[in-house]
This record gives sequence, C-alpha cells and structure tokens, in this order.
Amino acid sequence: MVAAERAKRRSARASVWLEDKARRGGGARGGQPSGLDRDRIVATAVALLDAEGLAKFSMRRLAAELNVTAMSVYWYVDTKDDLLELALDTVFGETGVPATIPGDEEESTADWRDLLRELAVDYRAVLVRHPWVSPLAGTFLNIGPNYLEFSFAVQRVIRRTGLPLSEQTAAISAVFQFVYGFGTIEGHFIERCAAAGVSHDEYFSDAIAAVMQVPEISHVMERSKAIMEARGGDTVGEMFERDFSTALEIVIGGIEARVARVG
Amino acid sequence: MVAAERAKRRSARASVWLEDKARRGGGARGGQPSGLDRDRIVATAVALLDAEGLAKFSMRRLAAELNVTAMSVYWYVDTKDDLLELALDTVFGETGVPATIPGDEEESTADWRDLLRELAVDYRAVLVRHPWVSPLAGTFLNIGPNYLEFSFAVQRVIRRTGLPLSEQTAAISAVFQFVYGFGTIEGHFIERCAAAGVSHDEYFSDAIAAVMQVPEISHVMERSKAIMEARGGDTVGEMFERDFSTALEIVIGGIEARVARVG
DNA sequence: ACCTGAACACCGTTCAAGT
DNA sequence: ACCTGAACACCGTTCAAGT
Repeated sequence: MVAAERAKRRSARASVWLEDKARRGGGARGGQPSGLDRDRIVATAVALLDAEGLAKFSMRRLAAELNVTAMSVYWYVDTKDDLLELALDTVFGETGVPATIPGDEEESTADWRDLLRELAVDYRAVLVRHPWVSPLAGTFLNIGPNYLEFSFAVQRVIRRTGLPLSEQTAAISAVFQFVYGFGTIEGHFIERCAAAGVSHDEYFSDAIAAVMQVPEISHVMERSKAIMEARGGDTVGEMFERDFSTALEIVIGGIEARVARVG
Repeated sequence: MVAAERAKRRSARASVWLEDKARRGGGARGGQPSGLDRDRIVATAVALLDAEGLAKFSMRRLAAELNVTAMSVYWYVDTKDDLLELALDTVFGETGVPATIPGDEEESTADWRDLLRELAVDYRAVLVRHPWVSPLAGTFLNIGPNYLEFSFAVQRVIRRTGLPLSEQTAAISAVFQFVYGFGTIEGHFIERCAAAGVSHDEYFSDAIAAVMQVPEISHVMERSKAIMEARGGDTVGEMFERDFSTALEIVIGGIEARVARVG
C-alpha cells in the first residue's frame, strides 16, 4: 500500500475502527527486529498518557519509549488520532461489565439501581484514573469494542427501569453525562495536584486562599461559604465521594419518579 | 518588568485571574501603532476559535489575524493558556444570568424549576455554540468573573429547592455536570459535521451506515435499534432536543423527590 | 515487511534589539 | 511602552531510501 493511498483513506475514515480488516487484526507478528506490534504500541501509549498527560504526549516521545524512530510507529497506525482512539478504547476495558451485568436473555434478580450504580462507579473510575480520557471521549466517535460493550450494558440496565422506550436514551444521558462531567472535573483536579506536586487537600486550600486574595471575588465568595462547609467530609476526597454518591442517588430517584408517573 | 520575572510568576500562578492588578486592568490604551489591547485580542481569539476550532488555534495564527507579529500578543498575555482562560470567561458572559435570576435579598415568585431550566439551557447553548469551551472548562480553575457570576446564580437557585445545605453541591453536580457532558457531545458532533461539510442528519446516517458495515458491531447493534427508533423526532436536532429536556426533567424530578423525602 | 533519516511546515516561547 | 526578528526546542507527517 502506497503512502498516498493511506493518506486518502485516512481523511475519509471517521474512526480507526472503520479501517479495513487487513490492518485491523494486527497483533503480534513476531520476529521483528524491534519487536513492535500494535498491542505493545497502544499499551505503551496508555502508560505514557497516564504518566505525563495528554498535552505532553507525542509520537516522538512514544517512539523514544519504544526504542524506535518516530516513523516506525506509523507502520502500525495511520495517525496520532487513530492511536489515541485505540488507547481510549483500551481503558474502557477496565470497566468490569461482562462479569456483572446480565445479558438480555438472562434472568436476574439484581436490582437495576445497583447495576446502574456499579456502571457509574466504573465509568467514574476510568475518568479519574486516566484524565486524558475525557477530552478524547468527547471528541471521537467512540465505537471501539470495549466502549460499545459498556454502552450496551448501560442500555440493558436502563431497559429494566420500566421507563418507556422513548425516554430511555434521555435517562442514559442523565446518568452518564453527569458521570462524564463529574469524572472530568475530578480527574483534572487530581492531575493538577500531581503537576503542582502537592496533596489534594493542600492544593484545594491553596486555591481557595489564592481566590480569596482577589477582592472582587472574595466578597461575593463569602455567600457560598456556608454551602461549602455544609458539604461534609474533612478531606477533598470525602467531599468528592459524598457529592458523587448523593448526586447519583438524585438522578436514580429522578428515574424512579418518572417511572411512577408514566409507567 | 523583566522577562525572567514574568516567567517565574507565570509558573506559580494557577489562573490568569490571579495575576497582579497592573496587568489585570488593561483595556484600550489608545494611540498604539497597531491599536492592540487585551479586549481586542480576546475578542479575535474567540472569533478564531469559533471559526476554526481549538486544534487549529495558534498564537501565530491569531497574530496574523490581528496584523501583528506573534510576539506582540505576548505583551498583553503571558501565555497561550492565559489567553484561552480569558476567552473562556468571555463566552460565559453570554448566559443571561443577571437579568433573570433574582439575587439573595430579592423576593421572587419564580419557581426554582423554571430558573434551573433557564440556567441549564443557557449553559448548553454556550457549549454548543463554542465547542472549544468544553475541554477548557474541564481544564482550568474557572474563576473568571462571568463564570463566577453564573455559578453563584446556580447556587442561589439551588438554595430555593428546599434541599438541605449538605446536599446542595451534589444537586448542582447532578444538573450541571449533566449539562456539561451533554453539551460537550452535542458540540463536538456539530463541529464534526461542519468539518466534514455535511448536514447533521447526513452525518448521522452516514455514521450509522459506516458502523453497520463492521460485522462485529452490526449484529450487536441490532439490539439497540428499537431504543433509537423510539427516541422520537425526525431529525438529529429534534432527538437532541427531546433527550435534553427529558433528561433535565428527570434530574429536576430527582431533586423534588429528594426534597420530599428529607425536607 | 518493516524501519530509518532527512525534510516540510508547523508549534509556544525566549531573548536581545529596535522605536 | 510597545513591537519585531531571529532563534530554540519542539511538533505531526511525507517521502525516498534502506534492509
């Protein structure tokens, strides 16, 4: 395949997952001088993204980590974006979906609320563990196998709520867009603490202190002091935890109320 | 002020809004050869971000638009990130907060549900109109005047729900992280359509068709056909609209149910 | 089939110099 | 006080060449 052909297909394709089969398979071919293959490239990319963040991630930096030239990587992936899409789907494999969520045909006594909590917690964990996931999940088409498995699990659980079909996609949004937003903020906060080299609590109180020094802000901030204090929890971590679980219960309660009304 | 000093302060600062007063004021100084000032720079940046997206935005591109050298801009802002923070806060000024949301001291007969809907709709509109806002809002500290005004308005409205103080931050999350997630996906979708040069409906059906061609995906996709069809609305726009408003009602209903239980 | 080196067209930012 | 030009240390990606 000539470079020109590849370039043409690249711009037409909406996702790596739509590339043709020949390249899709990949896997270890063995016997290469450098021992390179797609799996190893993607795994290294994930490790690097976790360690140094999306902003610092580059094809050249990745190649150095793999002890090859930058251009070697391009034999296995067409573009940086394709590679990021592969990395993105990889970490969605961390959600423990198949083990816990019953399939369509299976009978199960599990309560949909518990299943939904489980999926929400899993999703949040992915976003917090890998802060680079959020901007990518918002950008790409998201049709990798792991993401699809996750999202089909979500659909199966929502089906059990008793909501009419016409409102099920909305319920999915209410739960998982909330988790996406929450996990995004939380992940970035943690990333910032790490970058600044201070603990979560330290970073938090430093930020408050800094904001309070700006006169235009501080006087209006006084009004929201009460709400911050009543939030509960001694550490930032506990605050996040309480907010997340309470908010999740609010949304679940909203679905219940909706079912009771329309069902 | 020497460059070295600036560099030092830059790395210590957590946000543009914490820079010292001398620079903060800014505004039109007049009489400069190029007529440059912070407001004009930020306004041009917003226009450029809207037109070409965050990925293509660069200091050099911006400078060209302003008919100056790239380095002229650095007289008014310390870094590209600072400029992006300023642009971010600017568009939050588009939310019509002060006109509609009553202050703390004011008596108002307005229902908190209506006020909350209004704020949610405003926030979504910002995210959809400016798809570059979402990754920035997730990254920065977000303490610009317009964002703070918006977020204090949110706090005032939530206070009227009757929820206990300890659960108000969670309720804020439930509503506005959902809107953030929803607006993010929607904004990126619209951006992608524009980039591909096709209508929303065309892009949508093309994407479905492309996904269906991958055998591993298509057979499992069949199961979610029903849910997509029952969603309602003939166009993608109508689908987004229905999902958003239904999901918002679910969350509002969740807050109501919570109030009824604990209040 | 796989990998490299040089090159192109970009970045953000620094620094010393101009007016 | 404001603006420029040259330079540094980077990018993603192309292309022709190597083994």
